[in-house]
Amino acid sequence: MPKDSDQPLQIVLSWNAYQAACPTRLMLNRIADKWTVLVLGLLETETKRFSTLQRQIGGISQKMLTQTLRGLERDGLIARTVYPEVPPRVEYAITPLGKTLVGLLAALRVWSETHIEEVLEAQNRYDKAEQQALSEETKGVRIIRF
Amino acid sequence: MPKDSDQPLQIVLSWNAYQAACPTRLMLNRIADKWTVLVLGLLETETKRFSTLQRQIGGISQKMLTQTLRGLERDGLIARTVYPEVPPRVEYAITPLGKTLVGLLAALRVWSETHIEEVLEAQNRYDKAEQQALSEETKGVRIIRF
DNA sequence: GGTTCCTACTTACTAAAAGTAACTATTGAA
DNA sequence: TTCAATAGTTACTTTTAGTAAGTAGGAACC
Repeated sequence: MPKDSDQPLQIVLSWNAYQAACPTRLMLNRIADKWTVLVLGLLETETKRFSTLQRQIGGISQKMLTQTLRGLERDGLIARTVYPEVPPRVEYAITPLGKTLVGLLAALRVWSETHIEEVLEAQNRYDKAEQQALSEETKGVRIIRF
Repeated sequence: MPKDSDQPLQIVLSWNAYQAACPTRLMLNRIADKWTVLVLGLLETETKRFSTLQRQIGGISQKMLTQTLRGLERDGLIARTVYPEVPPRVEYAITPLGKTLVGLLAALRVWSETHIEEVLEAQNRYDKAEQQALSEETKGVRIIRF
């Protein structure tokens, strides 16, 4: 049963992401994140350097990679090791906690890759219908959505 | 094998979220979203009205709920049905495509709820270490991260 | 017959986050 | 002396999220 260390006596029966103040809400925000999914996916099997990660994740900027890695480190999902060499070498490794999550995130990636065509078709249908509704409207027909 | 309907001849061997231009990247952004996780979780078993969803998701604004629902409808993950009554009634139902995703998202929610304490402890450790590093710095000790 | 209530939204505005591009530090090698 | 390499920062712009108030069409109340 979770406890709360803040001042006012507050008994938390269980964590629930549907509660606005619940810290799991913030957590969802962090783990359900595009860059997190991609970074953790790469660290699943082996430790990697900053530059390697950046090369393997198409289109991530240094700033966003740094930010994502810092967040994951803070949450205890990855570990950062600095080798004081020149040029510098920094290695990122997944932690045991991170390993409990990486499978779920990989499943999301796979879902995206396997269902993307269905989704794109749905988007086309939706956009076409919306377009038609708009052109009807310009012809003087008033469309009410509810 | 996926095909691309855009003008320049382009052969896509397979979708890959690590490619910057891949549409699965956008998809990850959509499904890996706090509100999406919570909304789809509620629609898993039964259709719900707008106001019911808003009541059950603590802290979501009308604007964000509308936005999330529109996105999910466009992607073909939920279906919107309007009953032209007064006061208006609009029902949201999960689609077969949505059902293939909802389990994965529920797993994320459960992960957050079961591992949140471990994460909070890791954050405390990280923040304490950072605080110490900062106070050392003000004492005149230069800290170099790499 | 004016006011209030109901639902499911919009719209205008502000704050926060994401993205872009250029800059930094260190030092070994050309 | 300038360049290259790594792993970042920093300043700035754009996009997105969040807040709060307004809208529409009646139905019921006073």
